Amino acid sequence: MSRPAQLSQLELSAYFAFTEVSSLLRHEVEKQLRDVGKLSYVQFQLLARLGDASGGSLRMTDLADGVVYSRSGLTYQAQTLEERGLVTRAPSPDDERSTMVTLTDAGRAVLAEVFPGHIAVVRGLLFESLDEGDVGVLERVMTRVSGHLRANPPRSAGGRKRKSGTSSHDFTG
Amino acid sequence: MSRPAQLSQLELSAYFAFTEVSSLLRHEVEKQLRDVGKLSYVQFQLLARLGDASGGSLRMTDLADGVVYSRSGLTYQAQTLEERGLVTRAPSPDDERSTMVTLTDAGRAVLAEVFPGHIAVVRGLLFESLDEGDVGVLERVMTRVSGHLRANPPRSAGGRKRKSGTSSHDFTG
DNA sequence: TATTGTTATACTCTATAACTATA
DNA sequence: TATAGTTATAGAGTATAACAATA
Repeated sequence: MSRPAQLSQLELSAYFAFTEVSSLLRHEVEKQLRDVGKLSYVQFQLLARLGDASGGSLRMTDLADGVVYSRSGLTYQAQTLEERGLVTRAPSPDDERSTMVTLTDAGRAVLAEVFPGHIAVVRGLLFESLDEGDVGVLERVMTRVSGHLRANPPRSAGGRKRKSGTSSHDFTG
Repeated sequence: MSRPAQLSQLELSAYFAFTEVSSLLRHEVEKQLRDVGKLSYVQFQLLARLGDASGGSLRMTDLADGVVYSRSGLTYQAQTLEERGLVTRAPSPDDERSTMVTLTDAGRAVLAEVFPGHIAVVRGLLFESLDEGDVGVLERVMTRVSGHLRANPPRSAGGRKRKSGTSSHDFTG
């Protein structure tokens, strides 16, 4: 009850500019991914995550992370990517319940095709108008916010329905 | 050809943090809008835009702006909102081709219901971890970027298919 | 001819619930 | 019983192209 219910002029202005930039950036990134690699943004994130993983493999649940918010949604995307030959799926040797998703060479190739244009979009839209000081400031502020978000997982603006578990991911629940 | 093809470590870090924050913020905002007002994010933006317009009215094309990227998409949303009684549609007296979309009292009521929680989400996720200096810096940087985006309308990372017209909006074209 | 908007249609994506199988 | 994942299904949203009407 300590904080004002309204946002200050400065906060409002920051929020509007932030959403405008993020919407436009997202839209242009999606277009580039679709045009160059026939990938949706979610698919790109999944492939990129696999690309960063050791051996290009992850369990379904670990692959989901912040990218997808329902189990079935991930299954759908994994199927799509598998049909295109960009990933394979196989039961995990460790835990027969788990499915390991693995990036194929074709998957890596698509990632490689898509990266340069992706970076070009980000540079042209986000960084082109900023000097190095601005970038540093932006990095510091965004990193602080994201750290705060990780530390305080959103209670969905309400504050119920929390499990006590520690497991890596319960998707949405 | 003057700029490097890669992003610096600092830029990468800023970009990752930025997308993480914007994705999470977007997701939580969408959830709040859905739970409280049964609105999608796009619908909320359309209503909010009408709320800011004089008389609560806008032509379809002017309503679209950065919110929707295809004519048919806007028609679909306007229909949905009209069926729920949140807006009305009527031919413009000035130009018989145009449709004026007008916010109803019910539409304003839904906006009023949704605003406080919306602000609470934005505060809790975006501003809670920032001091006033951070907010000022964020505002300055985001405003600069958005100004740059407005001045240099994205060529969709390619550079073709541009009309010469000045008209307010050709949607995507 | 250009502009404004709608319609028809197809497709992508997401979420919920019921289900199977393993731990 | 809890966890991992799939399937069935339904619904929301988007885009393209063809269309009608007005400027």
